[in-house]
Amino acid sequence: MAQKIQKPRGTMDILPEQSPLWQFIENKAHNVAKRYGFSEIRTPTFEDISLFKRGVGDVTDVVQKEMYTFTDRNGDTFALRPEGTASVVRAVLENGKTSDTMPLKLYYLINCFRYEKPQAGRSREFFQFGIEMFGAADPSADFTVITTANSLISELGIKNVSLHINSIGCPECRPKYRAALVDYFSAHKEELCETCRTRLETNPLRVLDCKSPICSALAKDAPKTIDYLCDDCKTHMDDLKLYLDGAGIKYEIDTKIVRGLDYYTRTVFEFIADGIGAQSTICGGGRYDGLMSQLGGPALPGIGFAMGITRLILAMEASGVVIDGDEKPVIYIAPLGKNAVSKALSVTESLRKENIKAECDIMSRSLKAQMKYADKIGAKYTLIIGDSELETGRAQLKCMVDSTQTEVEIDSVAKYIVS
RNA sequence: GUGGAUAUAGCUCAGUUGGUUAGAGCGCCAGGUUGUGGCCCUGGAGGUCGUGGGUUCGAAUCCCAUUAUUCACCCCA
Repeated sequence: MAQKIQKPRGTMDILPEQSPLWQFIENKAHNVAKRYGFSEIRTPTFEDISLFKRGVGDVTDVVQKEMYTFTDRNGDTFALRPEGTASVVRAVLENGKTSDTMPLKLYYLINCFRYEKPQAGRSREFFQFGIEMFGAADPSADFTVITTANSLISELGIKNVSLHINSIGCPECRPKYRAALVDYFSAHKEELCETCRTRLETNPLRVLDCKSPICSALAKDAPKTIDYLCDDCKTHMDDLKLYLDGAGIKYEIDTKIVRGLDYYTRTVFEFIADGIGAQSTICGGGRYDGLMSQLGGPALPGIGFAMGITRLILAMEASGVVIDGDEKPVIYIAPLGKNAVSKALSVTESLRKENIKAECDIMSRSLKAQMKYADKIGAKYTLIIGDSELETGRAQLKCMVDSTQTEVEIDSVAKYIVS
């Protein structure tokens, strides 16, 4: 026997049993996004590698050690997309969408790739639903994006989630905050864990959400971003809170929310779910007012979020959400003998053309085996066609639910079945 | 990249202190008389016990390595 080939590590097969759940989520995502005024955009699975270096951030882990990169036959270097935002910004610029009526509201449902060690809620190929909004700098835009996420999450039946929001400031005020943070932690440098001592140099904001007991204790009394915001950033944050309060949306200010990607400014937020393991952020997003110009476009503000579909599934399972499987066949047609097969096939075909889910034997099974099969696939009716039925054109239609049989005209069987 | 746990049939798992041709349940296929499902009964297919070494007269079982799965760190959706 030939050797079996396994799927690549960190990828998954979505089997027929799981597929209805995925379709349910995807349908909801399309539905909610459109209702909130977003239109779908589809971009390539791979992009020029420099798009992510410039867009996501040259020094982020995502770009430095997690991208799937390759060089094609022409010698050009590409990367499988590790996230969605950079591609959308690129596509908006490249297609002149910056001249469209503002705001520009887009959404996407894509697969992404990161070379990571798999665990609960994290894989190498993963699936994201995300939205991006351009041109709206006002906090009411932040409100709109957050409520879009909030609606989808609740319409999926996910409970035990909480919304965490924070502001990480803008290029005006962030350096001041960063300096204050470095000052604070440097005073306690000896107590910090090893990785945090490095982070103090590279990305001090990250120390805030370190999980080691000592670091997180220190982080508690660390300077908070919201205390260092410039007037504009502070007003922005206050207005967003006002809007959320006004709509009765519950949230908590979480100064530890930092976001890992370089492009975020001002508002950042996460929806965090309980009981789904260590990777508990089911939705993460924020404002990125500098990204568009950083990628060579006009200085259009932007804001968006992304949700991990597999994490949504974990959260739905934790909330006890159950999705119906595929629809059962309405009728199974059982032919007996070669002549009957031809008739059964043509009847099945015409039923299907009438939009009725019909099945027919294609395994040359005995009648008994066919009945067992019809039962197993959950057919509501069976129609048995043998030689005598071919002659008279009439056959027994059996209801599998109550075992009743009625004689019907074969060619007009559609009239008798009630689905 | 670091650490822990796991690896026997399609699935869930047994497999005694190492001892003949490795088992069960479920699932799958076929039968239980002539044209009728669910329950029941019978039979069948399906495993080089993750892979490669080693110890031993003998390894699913003990040792080493390796790969995969999984959970956590890291990072992030």
